[in-house]
Amino acid sequence: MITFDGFVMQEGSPIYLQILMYIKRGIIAGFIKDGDELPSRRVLSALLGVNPNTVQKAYRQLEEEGLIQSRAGAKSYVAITEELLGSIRKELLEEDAKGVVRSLKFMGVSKEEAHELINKYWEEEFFGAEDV
Amino acid sequence: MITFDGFVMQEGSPIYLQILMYIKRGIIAGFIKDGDELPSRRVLSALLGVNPNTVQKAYRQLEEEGLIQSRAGAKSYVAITEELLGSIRKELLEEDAKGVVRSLKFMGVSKEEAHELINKYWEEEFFGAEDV
DNA sequence: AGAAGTGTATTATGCGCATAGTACAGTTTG
DNA sequence: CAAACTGTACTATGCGCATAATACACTTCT
Repeated sequence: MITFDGFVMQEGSPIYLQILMYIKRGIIAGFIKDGDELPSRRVLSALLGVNPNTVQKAYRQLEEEGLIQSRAGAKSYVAITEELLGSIRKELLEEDAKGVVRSLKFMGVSKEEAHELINKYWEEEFFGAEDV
Repeated sequence: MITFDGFVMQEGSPIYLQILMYIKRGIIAGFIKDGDELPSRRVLSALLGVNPNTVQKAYRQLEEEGLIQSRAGAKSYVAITEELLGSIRKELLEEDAKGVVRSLKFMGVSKEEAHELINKYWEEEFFGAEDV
């Protein structure tokens, strides 16, 4: 059963996308593995304090992307191949890196200062073991 | 008169925020300066192909943050102090850097690989001199 | 003064996101 | 079998974003 210990609710981004990305990144990080059992729509919605339909929307899209598997009446499971994992990892890392590079270059930041910024925040930045 | 040559429309983010951030980052980059004349709501909305109310929403928030100045009937101008510019620059760089660090660390990427990613995309990434 | 442009405000419509509530069929388990 | 849980589907409401269409008062310029 995969957990949502490190999940922190952001504002400004759709909740169903946050849930989707949490699972995607969890798979990439390795703490969510192929075959792992997912919490049911009702359980997870209660855990996160959101509507079951919102969780369903995230799960549905994950299934459309081939990352999880659902059968009517039974529990849902992570179902992902090594090949798909690799392509998704590459896609997400590229998306993040390109985004910050685009933004920093646009603001006239040098490559050297960009590296300094990464170093500066690498140590002091946590990723939310707050609640839930 | 400030231009919108490098403006590229993203999907998934509110348009009024994209306009707001373009101007903010332009001020930080230095190609938008204190005293510069802003295009009118009607002109810019026609230029970007969006609704005048959407531009107004961006301009209104910029004024609330103390970056531009508007008088009913007259044109709007950039109005920003060196002090405010510095704090905004720091704020935006921190936001971008923290965001990518948080994301990469969560996915189990090492600091070394993070720097490699920055280097990889620093050269090949442009920031949209497409249209408009 | 008069025309043109500008900032500002209002009402109405449509769409996506999120909510609440309900319902039904399939599975798992005791 | 029967209860409990699960996935799935549907209707309805509210909010934010974006749109269209006006309207009015103020300024700038000829």
